[in-house]
Parts: sequence; structure tokens; C-alpha cells
Amino acid sequence: MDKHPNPAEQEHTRGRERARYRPQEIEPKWQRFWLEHKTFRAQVDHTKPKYYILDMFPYPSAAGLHVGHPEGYTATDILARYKRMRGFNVLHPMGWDAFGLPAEQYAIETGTHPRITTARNIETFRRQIRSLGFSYDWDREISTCDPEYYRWTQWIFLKLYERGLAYLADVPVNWCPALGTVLANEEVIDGKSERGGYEVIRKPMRQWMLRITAYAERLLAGLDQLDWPENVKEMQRNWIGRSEGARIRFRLCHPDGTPLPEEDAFFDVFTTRPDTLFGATYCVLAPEHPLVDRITTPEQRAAVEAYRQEAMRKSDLARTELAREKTGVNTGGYALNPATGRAIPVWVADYVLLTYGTGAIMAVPGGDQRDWEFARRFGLPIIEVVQGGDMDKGAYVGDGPHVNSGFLDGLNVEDAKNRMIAWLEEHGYGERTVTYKLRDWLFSRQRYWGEPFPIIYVDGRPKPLRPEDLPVVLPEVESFKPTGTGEPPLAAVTSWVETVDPETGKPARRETNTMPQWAGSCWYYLRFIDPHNHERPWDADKERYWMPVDLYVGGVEHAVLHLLYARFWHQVLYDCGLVSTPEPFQKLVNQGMILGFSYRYYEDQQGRRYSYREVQKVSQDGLEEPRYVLAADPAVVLAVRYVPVDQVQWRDEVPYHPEDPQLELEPQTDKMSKSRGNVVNPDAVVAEYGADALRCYEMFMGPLEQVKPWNTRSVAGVYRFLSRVWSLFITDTGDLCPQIVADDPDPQASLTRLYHKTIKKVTEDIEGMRFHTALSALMVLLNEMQKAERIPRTIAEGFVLALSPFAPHLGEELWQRLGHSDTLAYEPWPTYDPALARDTVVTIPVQINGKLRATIAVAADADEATLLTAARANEKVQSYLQGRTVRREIVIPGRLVNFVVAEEGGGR
RNA sequence: GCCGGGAUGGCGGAAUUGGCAGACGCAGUGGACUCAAAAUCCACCGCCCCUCAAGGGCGUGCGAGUUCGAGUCUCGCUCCCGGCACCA
Repeated sequence: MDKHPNPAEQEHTRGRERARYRPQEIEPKWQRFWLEHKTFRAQVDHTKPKYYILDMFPYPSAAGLHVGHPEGYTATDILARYKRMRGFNVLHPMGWDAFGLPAEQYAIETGTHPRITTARNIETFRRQIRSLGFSYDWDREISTCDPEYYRWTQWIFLKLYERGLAYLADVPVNWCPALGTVLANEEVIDGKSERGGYEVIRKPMRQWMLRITAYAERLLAGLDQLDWPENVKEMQRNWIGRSEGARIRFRLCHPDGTPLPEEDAFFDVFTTRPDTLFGATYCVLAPEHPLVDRITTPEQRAAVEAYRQEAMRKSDLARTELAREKTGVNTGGYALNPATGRAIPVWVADYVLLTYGTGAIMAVPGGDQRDWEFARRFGLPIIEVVQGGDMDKGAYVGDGPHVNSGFLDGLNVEDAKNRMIAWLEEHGYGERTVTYKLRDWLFSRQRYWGEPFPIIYVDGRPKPLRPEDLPVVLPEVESFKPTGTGEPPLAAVTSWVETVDPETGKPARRETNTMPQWAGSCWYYLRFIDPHNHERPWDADKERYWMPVDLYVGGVEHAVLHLLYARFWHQVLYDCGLVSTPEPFQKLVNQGMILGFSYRYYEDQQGRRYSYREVQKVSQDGLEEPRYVLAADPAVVLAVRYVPVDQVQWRDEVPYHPEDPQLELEPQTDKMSKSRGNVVNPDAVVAEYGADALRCYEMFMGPLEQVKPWNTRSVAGVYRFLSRVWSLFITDTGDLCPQIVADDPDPQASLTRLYHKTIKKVTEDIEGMRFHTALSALMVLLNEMQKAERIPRTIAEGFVLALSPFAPHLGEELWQRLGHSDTLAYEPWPTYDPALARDTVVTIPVQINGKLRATIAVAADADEATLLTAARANEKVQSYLQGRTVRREIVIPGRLVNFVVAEEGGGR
């Protein structure tokens, strides 16, 4: 029933509410103010130190912003606002990684142009991001799908091409016959298409490749200079995968050891263990190795051919998945072990990959577990070359003296390697070499929604367009559907594909592949420096001023690909003289994922529901997904089901199913996802608690880098904090609180001391990105200010300034109500007096035998003697020292007193 | 299997160099205000024993060690999270 309050009551309520903390009113007000006044516009200013602070720009998905996004954005925003107040010239931009598969997939399903979908999604993202009060310079907003942007992506591709770093090659791609299209790696899950679950096979296609391997050594070496998380650097090192070893040449021979006469009758192997060459009892070629045909004997040809066909059809993933049991076929051919001079058989096996090393190995079953397994399976000889293991149990990979190894006998591994390499080089059998796991970057996608290549084919040969011919703009297409032949959608636009060479006027065909999504994000941080330049991708002076990015914050999922690709492009641009720093991102921080509570139960095939208490988890060997069965009857296999968070029924703090009040749900913290029903929408949080509360909560949750679960109830706690800040300054009637007085702070007052301590801590914590402890320090100060009868204005204002990077709307509002007419964004950061940030009287613990027994209050600078006297004077201490011998006194001024006493007599 | 990170109350987390474990917040309990509720404010809040109180014992995943003193350092385990995984 509706309640109709009488007008007086209504008036009363409204009057009181107006004076309350109402983020819904003050937040849009200040967002408008910042936008209208361009408060955060950044311009080159050589009188100020610069600070470039960058967020990994988002892909504007249809789902909109997620609470994970504002975590990193808030951290950078706090730092950006803090740095401005510290006198830095701050560049803090935001933009959109706007090419991408979901928009294209949506176009295939609905016919809506990806440009329209993307524009709509950007609209949403921009609104959501603005509603959080981030201090971006919106004049620098860019979008990778804008022709004015991708024109320069194409321009950089031309630079790569000029330097021979872009080339065409026939490489196997993920071809899905059922869908009639090529899939990106991320669209292939367990060898099946992500959509539909159809089979995916490898099919060679002509593709653009980028020669990132040419930069492998520099990409590796550059890591040492960077202030990045160690795990990210390690992941990049592993990805690059440098290994030192030798290339060794094996000549083909007859079974009796006579070498074949032809000059080119050989293959090279790569090994990290040249010292084990005497133990190489056979060789293995990758199934795709070009020499396989030639070496295979007529008797073996059918078997080898069948094996090759099968291996080639399998995807890399399928090949590794089935790899439990080694497979292979003898070619019937032989090669000469250069060390022993004996003929050893040559096999084909798919445990050797064509793409690594030379695509061929010498197999040392005594020193390599894979070779050992293979030798066991096929009855090949196993020779011990390094002592220390048991050849019946497995290969020995450790160090030890060499045996059965001719001139290496007795040497340890390190010495034997060097000795063998010297011997190989001396006799022309091989040389020292370095190999990388890193492979060249497959840069073509058979897709519509990406950057077209600035390449045309004249007389069937690729030719780069000239810079003045750019941009090559994406044409309109009839259909976004794949052509069915593996040709990209652009191939169907005849009027676009058939063109003329602008230089010669000869007929030409356009490249119809597009670039991958990584392309646009490889250099966006450079475009932010000079986003509206029509002549150049960026101005050289501006680049020198702003680069490098001082702090880059984003998710750890980009630890390898994006960050490696961007570094690669940057190093190329550096070699071109186009950028002034060898590395783009000086400091990197990964924010931890925010998890959501989800509530699970289980269902059998008949749709009967079960609580987790009746269910048993069966983890299957080697498989990611565990299975769930009924504990009472393990034959009943159960499926996991979730109840969306907002439908969970709570009784006595226990969650139950909404339609089945007896069914107890199992609370879990999981990655947020639609299917688990545990996604938290930032819009809803802003509507209820405001952006400042959302920002503060995200920071207060814990260390930035850490994974942590979202707890909406805790948001209310932070909201209460902000409300209390508000009511400390503003009375019920909307005036400034009378407790805030013009007095000078009394240096002896505990509030003054606490204030200085707080400013010190907040300053240090922001610098160290410990935002959660900075907020807790501000909370402590607020608690004390609330108890104070008089709050000196300088303290009140300093508090507002120190809080403002965290809660900028509230900060601005209070600043204004304190009588200031301009934004606080450029007010000097509050300072602290180190002398006042220390206590004069401290509480010192007194221990007896290391156990805390009393505390004493003494002057902070009390010396050892004073401390000891005070401690001995303490009544409790005396009772413990009564009748015992003090063996030792440990006194640390400012820290503690510890008496080491002998135990009382009586048998001990 | 290999590499990296971690384990602290009911929960998120805090703790300078080895020096008062549990700051701050959430949840909870009791109280004030209220016709009542919400909101707000005040107090309590690791576990156990004793209890009128005072007190005492235990306690930072497990087991050892170093030290006057260990969440922190060393050694050995267990479990969890992330990455890589036939890379020769």
C-alpha cells in the first residue's frame, strides 16, 4: 500500500536528504565540469617533468564494461591525479581496440555492419568509463578501426616490408571444412572449432608473415632493462625460448657405412647436447621434412607415406595430445654418426617438429627421455654416455663423467660440450649455434573486420603501395559470410580487388587478407602522443618529449603476445629512427583478476537436482575438467548448474535454490561469466553507491596485482566511509561544519601528528601503488577527525586533497564548499613534516624470555639506560623478575626490551 | 613433468631491517535512538581454559632448524593459483 507522507514530512525528508552524501548528484556535476573545462588536457610543456601513464585500451565488446576494467583504470587514474598534483605534466589517454572477431561474427549472424556494432559498443564503453570520473584527456581518444588511424598501421607495415621483415609464405592454417573458413588459433579449442565443434585441419595457404625471429635476441636482451613483473619477463623469455647448442651434419649412407656420393646427401640436426653424440643410435626426421622422400627405401615407402599423411592432417594440438605413446616409422635409410663413423637408422616420427631447430634430431636414448621412450618402443639400441643413471629405468640427463665417448671419456657435460663443438668445427661436421622457440608471426587473417594490407599484386607479384596511396579503406561488402573456399570475404568484392597500380597504371589485384587484431594495438601508445596528425603517424618532437610510457597497466593475459608484438614493432621503429627509446613500456603492472561468487548445484540427465553434499568429484587423469558423480551411486554422472547471484535465496547465511528451498547451494569464487551468473555490472554499483565508492572499493579490496573476489557488501562499507567524510564537512543543513576552524594546527596535538603520519603514508603508498593501505590510513585519520572538537582548516583541506585521487568527485565538491573556486586537480599535493610524522611518546613492549609481558610508555628517543630503568620499574615486569637471575638484557631503542632470565630452581 | 606465485580470524586483508600478530573494512553480537524498522551512533569481536574479576595457555598450511626473539630467515614437505609443456 502506498504511503502518502504529509507535505511537512516530505519537506523535512527532502531537506535532510539534500545535505546527505549524494554521489548521484555531485558525480555527474563534476564529470561535466572536467569535460567542459578540458581539465585534463595534456600538452607538451618543457618546463615540467612528463609522466605518461597508460591503460591497456579495451576491446569494446557488446557486453559493456566489466568490474575488472575499472580496477586497472582506477589505479592509473589515482596515480595520474597524484602526479599532476606533484607538478608532473601527465599524459593519460584512452581509446578503443576496435577491430575484432565478435563484431564480425555478429555481422555474419545478423547482417549488421561491424562498423555500426563497434560504434554502438564504443558509445557504451565511453559512457561507462566517463561515469567513473577518470581523468583522461578525451581529446586524444582514438579507435583502431578509424581509417585515419589504420592508415598509419598500414604505413608501419610498409616500413616492415621495406626492411624485409614482412614476407609471403605457404604456411598451414586452421582450416575448418564444415564452416568453410579459416579459424584463428583462439577459435580452435581442442582441435575443434569453437563454434559448432567441427573438425579443424591444417591446410597450407599463402600468408603474410612478420620476421619477429630476426629480433629474438634483442627482444630477449631488452627485458633486462625493464621494470616489469618478473613472471611476465620469464614468460616472454620462455616464449622466445633461446637455447644454445650445435648444428651437426649427418651424411646419408648405405647400411654398411659407405656415404652416398651426392654433395647434398645430408641433413642437419640441432642439439643442445653435442657432448652425447657418441650415444646417438638413430636419427629422426619430422614427417614434413623435405628429405624424407629421398631417404625412404622402396620397401618402406608405403608405410612412411601413410604415416606422413596422417601426421600432416593432424593439428599441432592433436599431435601433442596423442603423444603419450610415441609413434614413428623406419624410413629404411641410414646416416653416418660423425663421431662413431657408424651407420645409424633414420626414422620419421611426429615427436619431432619441423618448425623447431632443423626439423631433424639425433636421438640419444641414453641422454634424452623422449628418445629413450622411442628406442624402447621400437627396440633401438640405448648406450650410456654420461654416468649416473640407470639405462633400464630411463635416460640420464644429469651431469657426470662421459663414458663410451672416445675423446670425451671422463669429461663432465660442460667441458665435453665445448670439446665436441671444437672437434665438430675442426672437422667441418658442424658448429656452435643458437636456436629459438619463437617462430615468425602469422600476420594474415581471412577476415573482413581488420586492416587491409597496403599491398597490390601486379603481374602476380606483390608490390607495396606508396605512402600517398594510403589509407587502403575497407570496402563495403554484400555479405560478411565466409566464401566457402577459404578466400577472405574481401575476395568477393571484385570492384575493390581489381584495381590499377597507382604508380604505373597497370592492372593490379589487391591483397584480400586483413591484419590480425594485434596490429592496431602494436603502436597505439605512439598515436596517443599526437592523435590528430594528418602528415605523420606522430610528431618527432612530441615523441621525444612523452616517450617512453612510464607506467603501463593491464591484464596479465597480454603478458606474451601483445607485449611481445608491440616491443617488436617498437624496436623496428627504433631502427628506422622513428622513435627515440629502445623499449616502449618502462614499467608494467598487471592488475589481478576480480572474481565473483557463484552458487552451484548439480543436475542428472533426468533434470533432478542435487546439492554439493551428495556429489563426489572425480578428477580424470590428464584432463582439465573434473567429472561429478553421485556419491551414493557413482554411475550417475552430473552436470554443474549455477543459480545467478540475484536469485539465490538466503536463510541463516546459507544459500538455497530459489525453486527448491531444501537444496543447499555451494558458494564458489569463479572468474565472472554470464553462464555462472556471477557478473557484477559496474553501472549498477555506480547507480547505488556512486563512482567514488566503486573506485575506492576496487582499490580497497587488496593489493592491485592480486586475484580477489568481489563482495558487494563491502562496497557499502566504503560508501559509509565516504558518507562519513561528507558529514564531517557538511552539516545536515548543507553548511560547512563549525568544527572546521581557522586555527593553526597545534604541533603537540595528537591529531596534528596523525595528520602528518597519514600524509606520509598515503604519499608513500601511492608511489608504491599500495592503494588499499593508503585508503586504510585515510580511514584512520577520518575516525580521529570525527572525534575532534576542532579541526584546523589546513588539516581538513589536506585530507580532502589526499583523498581526491581516490574519490575525485567528492574531493572536488568538498574543495568547492571549502571556498575554492577552481578544480583541485592541480593543487599542490599536501606535504608532511617528518618531525611531526613521528610520535614523541611511544609504547614499548617488554618481553621476558621473548614473551610479551608488559608495555611501557617512554619518550621516542629514550636511550637504552632509560628504557631499562623504565622496564625494571614496571610492576608486572618486577613480578616476573622476582627471584630469577637475569642472564641477558636486550634493549633496542624505539623497539623493545627483552629480559632473558634463568628458569626458577626446582628440578629444571 | 618444468617454471613462477601463494597459504595469516567467519571473510577481504595489515604488519619498515627478524622486535606488541590480526591495522582498516566486511560479516557477527550487545546497546543507544525509534511506536517500529531502516539509517546512524557507541561497545565487543583469533581459539581454548578459568571466570566475579584478575589471569593463563595456544595461535600466521605442516615438520624441523637458526635466534634473546620468526608471519618474516634456512632446510624438508602438503595443498592452492597462474604459465609452459615431445622445443631436441
